[in-house]
Amino acid sequence: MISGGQGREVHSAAAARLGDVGQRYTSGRRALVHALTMFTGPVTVDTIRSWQPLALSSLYRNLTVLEEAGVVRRVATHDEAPRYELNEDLTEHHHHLVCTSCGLVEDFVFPPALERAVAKAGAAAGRAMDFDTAEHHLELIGLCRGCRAG
Amino acid sequence: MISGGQGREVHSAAAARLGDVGQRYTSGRRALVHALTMFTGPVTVDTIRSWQPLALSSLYRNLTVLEEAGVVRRVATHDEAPRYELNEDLTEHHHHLVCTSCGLVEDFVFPPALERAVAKAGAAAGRAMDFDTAEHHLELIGLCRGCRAG
DNA sequence: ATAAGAATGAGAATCATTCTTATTTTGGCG
DNA sequence: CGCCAAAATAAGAATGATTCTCATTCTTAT
Repeated sequence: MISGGQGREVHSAAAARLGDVGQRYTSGRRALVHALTMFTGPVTVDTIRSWQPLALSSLYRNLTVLEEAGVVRRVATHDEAPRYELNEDLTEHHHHLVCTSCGLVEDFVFPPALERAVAKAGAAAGRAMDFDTAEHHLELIGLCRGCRAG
Repeated sequence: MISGGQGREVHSAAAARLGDVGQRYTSGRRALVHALTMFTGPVTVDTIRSWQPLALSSLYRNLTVLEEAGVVRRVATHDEAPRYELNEDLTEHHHHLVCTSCGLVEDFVFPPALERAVAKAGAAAGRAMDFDTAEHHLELIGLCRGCRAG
């Protein structure tokens, strides 16, 4: 993981990874990556667009390019539209809260001890199923504060 | 959870739940539910259709109806097409393995002690985020046996 | 049996995503 | 500098999965 996660390192890492796959880190792509650092959870194409008014075709193309370069990750949460976030190794390993009422998707991190336990259990479960576990993602489904109150 | 999960109980529960929302348990819907009991993981519309050649419009409509009745659950795994499975309380609480190479999605269950630990951790993490956690789902990403060998 | 209300299926409509193509930008080089 | 070649952009067309429409068929209750 890139230290800090919010600063210049993200951009230089993005530039390097794009370079590795023969792509340029243009101002449009930089703006897109910057937009992704602004959110506390994975966001939809529409949300990105409301922040960075790019042409739709460019947005989709660049999300694909950045995904192939390992800069962003596409997340299929809940049953909504696909969402995008910066790759975990540019930010931090985390999981997602999903509010069933308003559709909010928010990042959270487990305490390290717990995280280790989950990773270990996942590896063990994988072994039992003859599956080679590389990573894991947890989703907590429930009600966010606002929806509980309302 | 309905005991056993594979037998007649699933159908009577499905009928009851449809009844609760003013829907009938027709032969087509029964066939659809039956098809879903045949698989060991959530399946795509295409897979279902290869087993039960229904009209596309009926298939989509019935999946929606069954989802609203709480009989099936729509699962957004990976970044592929949406998949459908029987609701956990008709079968068993489980998680998913996702093969990054062939796209296979397979159910697995944690040993009870581990499952309790994850549930507890999830509730605690939710509390810390001011979130009311109702359920959780874990996804293990990696390589299935066949893809590791090939 | 029969009528009223639902469910079905074929095909049309919709809409997010992807593709095409002309234009603009980028970066290297004389 | 100022051009060239390669790559990125953006507008709109094409695609394709999902949803909608509506005429027909099936259910259920009387």
